[in-house]
Amino acid sequence: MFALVDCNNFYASCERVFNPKLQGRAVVVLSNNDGCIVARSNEAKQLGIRMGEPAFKIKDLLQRHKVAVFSSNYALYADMSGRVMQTLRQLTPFLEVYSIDEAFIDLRRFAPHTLPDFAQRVRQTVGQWTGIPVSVGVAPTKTLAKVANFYAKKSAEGVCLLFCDPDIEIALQQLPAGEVWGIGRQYEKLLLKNGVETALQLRQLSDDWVRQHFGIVGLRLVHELRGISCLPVQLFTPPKKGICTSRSFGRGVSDMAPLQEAVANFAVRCAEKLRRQQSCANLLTVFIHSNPFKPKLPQYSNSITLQLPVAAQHNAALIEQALGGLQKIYRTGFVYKKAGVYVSGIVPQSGVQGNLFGQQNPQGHEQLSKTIDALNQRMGRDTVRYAIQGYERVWKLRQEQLSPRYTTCWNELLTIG
DNA sequence: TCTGGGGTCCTAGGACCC
DNA sequence: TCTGGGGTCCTAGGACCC
Repeated sequence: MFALVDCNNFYASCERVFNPKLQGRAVVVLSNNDGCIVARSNEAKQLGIRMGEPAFKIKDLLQRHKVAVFSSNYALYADMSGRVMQTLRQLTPFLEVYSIDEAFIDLRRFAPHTLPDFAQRVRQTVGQWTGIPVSVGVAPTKTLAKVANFYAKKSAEGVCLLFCDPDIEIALQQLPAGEVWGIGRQYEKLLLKNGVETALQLRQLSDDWVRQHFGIVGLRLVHELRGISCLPVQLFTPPKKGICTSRSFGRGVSDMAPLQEAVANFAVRCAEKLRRQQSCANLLTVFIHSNPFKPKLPQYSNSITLQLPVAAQHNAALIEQALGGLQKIYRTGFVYKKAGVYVSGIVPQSGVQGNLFGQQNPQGHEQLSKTIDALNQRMGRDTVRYAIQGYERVWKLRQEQLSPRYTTCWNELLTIG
């Protein structure tokens, strides 16, 4: 058996923990740049606010219903996620942190009759220790645990257990096929075209048909719906194979200087992420593009991928490549809206190959990066930075409704008085 | 005025090997 | 007249997830 623990309306719930007046009110959280709706409290969902809706299109609705609107506060959400996962880890070591707000638990070592109590205990403990409401779904496969969670969210207890077939069959019969984990828009369309509307009908399709249209991934999914477990819980997170840092800018940027500043900062973020997972990258891609939502302006979009002389993880090497790439793709006469840096060809830092001519990463860079990381960890991000990272930040995000970083910043602690 | 960011896996096709 | 069989690696594109 598997459990899926899923935080309810996670970002909106994080905002509520430190602002109890928001209980019972409609709350939404916006994407970067205050662009789209990315989280909604139940009250907001009832107002018909859709996921991914651009905020400016529903400005009137938000005002009319006095919806509490927040810019996304990832410092807060990441920390709260960590607290939820820590809490779960104290209840069981068999945990897979699947996303910022979800975790699977491998329940094989649990006696079946203890599972209802355990599921309730998970929910109550996380709620009490972190203030975040969670739903728990329990079933014989990960995919079915997702289904159980779907029903847990709708139930008063916040828990749903699907042990065996009469129950599972009823659950699948009432579930639209498009709600199944792994069925996205395209697959849903294809299913509907073939008269498959419910998860139960999906489960009854022949292996051959599924294999032909949805590939091996789809076949696994259908087997999982039948109760045959194909997806194990991953207790260890493997290192990432590609790492990207990109942002839309708060306003359009035409000049080279602010673009260089932005790209240098993105390169440093990528380097930090590489070091955190003890990896080095062989390839670096830089991309820039103008604003496709303004078709009347001249459009330009380009990217370039460069091979590093030696796989690296230190700031200087990545900045150098990123700026070199930017130099090659930059054109004057366009208003840029977004840029990013992507590193790939990732290898463990312990296994970096020198090149044939003995050129290695210069000694000292490794120590320098460690020292910079340690200082910035203590003193705050970018306290020590390369000059090119700058202080102007004309490209910075728009975040007009940002809540305090209650849990990660001394100056922003919650005060009561 | 105003439209996010970061990932995974699979597949098909081409270039190449013996 | 006649032109095999069995592989690997890489890449781009497309699906999916949160």
